Amino acid sequence: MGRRPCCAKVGINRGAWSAREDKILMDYIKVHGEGKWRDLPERAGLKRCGKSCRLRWLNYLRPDIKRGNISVEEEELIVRLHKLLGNRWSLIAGRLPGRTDNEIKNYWNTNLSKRVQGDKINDSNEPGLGGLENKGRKLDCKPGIDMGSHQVIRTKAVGCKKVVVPWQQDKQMIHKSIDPGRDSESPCSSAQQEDSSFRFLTDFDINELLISDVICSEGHQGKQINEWESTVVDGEVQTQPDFPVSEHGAKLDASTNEAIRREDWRSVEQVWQLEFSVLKNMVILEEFIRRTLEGRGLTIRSGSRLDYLDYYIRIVIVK
DNA sequence: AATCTTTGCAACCGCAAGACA
DNA sequence: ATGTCTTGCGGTTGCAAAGAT
Repeated sequence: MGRRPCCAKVGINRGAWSAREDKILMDYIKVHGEGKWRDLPERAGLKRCGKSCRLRWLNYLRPDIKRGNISVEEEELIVRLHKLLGNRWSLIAGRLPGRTDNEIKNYWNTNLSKRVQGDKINDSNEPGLGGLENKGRKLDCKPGIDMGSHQVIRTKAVGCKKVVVPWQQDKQMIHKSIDPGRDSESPCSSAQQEDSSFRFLTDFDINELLISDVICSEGHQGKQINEWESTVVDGEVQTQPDFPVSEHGAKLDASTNEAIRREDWRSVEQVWQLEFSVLKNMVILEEFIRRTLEGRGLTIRSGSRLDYLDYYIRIVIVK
């Protein structure tokens, strides 16, 4: 049995939406809510494909859509996120409230891709200048960064199998198994596995972050590393004022420390959550981890999580 | 002013993943 | 285990507006 087509194809309006169609769609969704796109056109009295209705709503009619030009700040964010994620427009859009993936994709294709490409050429010709100015705007990156040939993070979220430990880069890459089904110490219990919020990435290589963004984050390293020197004391994790942690996971109260002592990983699952915005400091983090663990008999378990609006590296120090 | 070319953006299409029966 | 449905994603297309000749 074949698959039912998404719409009848005959007698269906195509092309630009009229104001009347927009109103019908908005009124219908206002009353009935989003979803059931296939049946929506018939119920709403629209001669449109359900897919078309969905697209029109998501990209144009939604009340939280932000209108107007992309700001310089948004543009810089798009460039940075594209550098890390590639053409993952929905992920990028998730970091720009009110902007749609389609809008960002179009903006990239019509404005930024050419500019970034131009920058790349200029960089190779005039490495000292950077050549990042075009159309009167300057992108926020340091000269000499190859914005076109970097690796991007493939962000497919799957089960928790292994992680790449970053500080072993110069020796031999170690893939530590933290398979929740076999490793009782794992911070990913089987119960957590059932919760989609505990999906980890297997193909997420932290080393991929140690590229241009890190180079952009100058002026941090020496100072902050010293400030983190005593972050682990007697096997207990202490927070430091300037440690770049999420507000959700920074505070470690007595019960959390006790849970770490008991190796009760379900209770300490949020020891550190380093949000994506601070991952540019991964070089610092790498150094921090290395110093922290050296000579203390500690191991580290880490994973990274991806949601559309919530990226972070999760790290649990294990005594 | 007329015609051609380029640009920008909305919309479309095919595919894939996850949910569900 | 399998097939279908729903939803979402990313690449591509079509067209109107703007610019160039």
